[in-house]
Amino acid sequence: MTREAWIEAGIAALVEEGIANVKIQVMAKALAVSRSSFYWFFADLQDLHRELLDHWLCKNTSPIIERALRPAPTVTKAVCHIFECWVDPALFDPRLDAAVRSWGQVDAAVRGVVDQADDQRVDAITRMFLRYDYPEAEAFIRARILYFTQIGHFTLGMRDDREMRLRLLRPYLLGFTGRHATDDEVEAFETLMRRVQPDG
Amino acid sequence: MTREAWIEAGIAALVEEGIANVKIQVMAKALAVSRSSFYWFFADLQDLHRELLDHWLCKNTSPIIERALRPAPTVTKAVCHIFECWVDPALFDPRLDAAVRSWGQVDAAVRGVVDQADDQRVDAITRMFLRYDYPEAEAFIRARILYFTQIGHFTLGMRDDREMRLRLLRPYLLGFTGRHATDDEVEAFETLMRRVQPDG
DNA sequence: AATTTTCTGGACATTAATGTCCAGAAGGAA
DNA sequence: TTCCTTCTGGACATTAATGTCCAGAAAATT
Repeated sequence: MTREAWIEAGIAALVEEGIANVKIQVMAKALAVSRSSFYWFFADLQDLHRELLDHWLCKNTSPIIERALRPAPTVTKAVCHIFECWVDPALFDPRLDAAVRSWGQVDAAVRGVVDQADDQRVDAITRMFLRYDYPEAEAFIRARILYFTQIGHFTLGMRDDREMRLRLLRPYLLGFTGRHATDDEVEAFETLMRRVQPDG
Repeated sequence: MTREAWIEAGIAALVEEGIANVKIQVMAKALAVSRSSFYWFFADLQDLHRELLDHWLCKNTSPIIERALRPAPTVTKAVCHIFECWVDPALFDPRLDAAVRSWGQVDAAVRGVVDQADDQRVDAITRMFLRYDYPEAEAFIRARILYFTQIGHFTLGMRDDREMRLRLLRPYLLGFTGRHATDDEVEAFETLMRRVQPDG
């Protein structure tokens, strides 16, 4: 047993059962180990909770911000860069995001951390739109629409298949930016999707 | 004590603490009554859970669909009709919606009900766009963007004040429909907001 | 090989919750 | 008034969870 193994079990429980069901006794049974082991690595449940929130913060926010800052010749291409996060499980875990958000509804401290992360994400996307000369108010609202739509997408647990997503790519890009994407932008994204989601 | 009083207490607990913390013992203490009373009105916790889900279904989905169907001279005006739900607490309770969604992440049966309600809502909004001659694919994507943005908004717990919301109205309408709203549409909505949110 | 560190299991105490049973209060109907 | 229906409180049994303590196994270090 390691601290990391317990954290992993905690994340799995958080995603599948919600924070209220992240229970030492249950995880111990699943890991086929006694509860005492837990108390060797952690002071108490709260200690694990801190670790879970930390894991989420590291894993889920930085990739979005990094991709929002990435230079691109057109705004549609720049949005495609952000879209990478939504299709590549290595960059962003939607179920974890949703689970942490649910947790935030119940725990004020968690809520604070989530809010801060959201602000950072929207801010990075706003700056992305600003680079393509949208007026400030419009850039902000478009950033919100783009980000909120995506959060809504995950909150609603949408699980469109790859074909569906590819069909929706152009209209989404048009809706978000107000401009038409070029064929090679769409094709490049298609290629990327086939690479990160081999099974569709 | 009445069945209704217990249901109300259950809704309050659901919204504030999440489904896992809707506990008979806790509600009984809050209501200053013994647990036995609960078991007179309900068979068990599950019985109350059914009632909570039912309450949500009745209260939160019909107003959206009704307003999506309402005739309007322009698409921007039609979207304003839907917006009424997001600003009038009598029509839609965002925190309840979020709480039920969180519940759905943990309980497959609830998840099924929520998914069905979401489908109905998006479908009604799609038909709204179709009435203003958007091509089918575009109508569908615009419905999604509009609805998902709103769900994202609530999921993120955004609490913009009235001034902020009024400032964002025009750009949101433009982003969602691709068309400019008229002054009197915006003014009409402003009037409505002042009526339903007297305190800002 | 001896010793120290690291970790595990089992026993214990405690708390919070569920659900059942029943005596009986309180109020309306006969 | 008496009786019946509706509801409440208290006692009980049970379960699931937390956290503490400690003996000792197992592995690493000396």
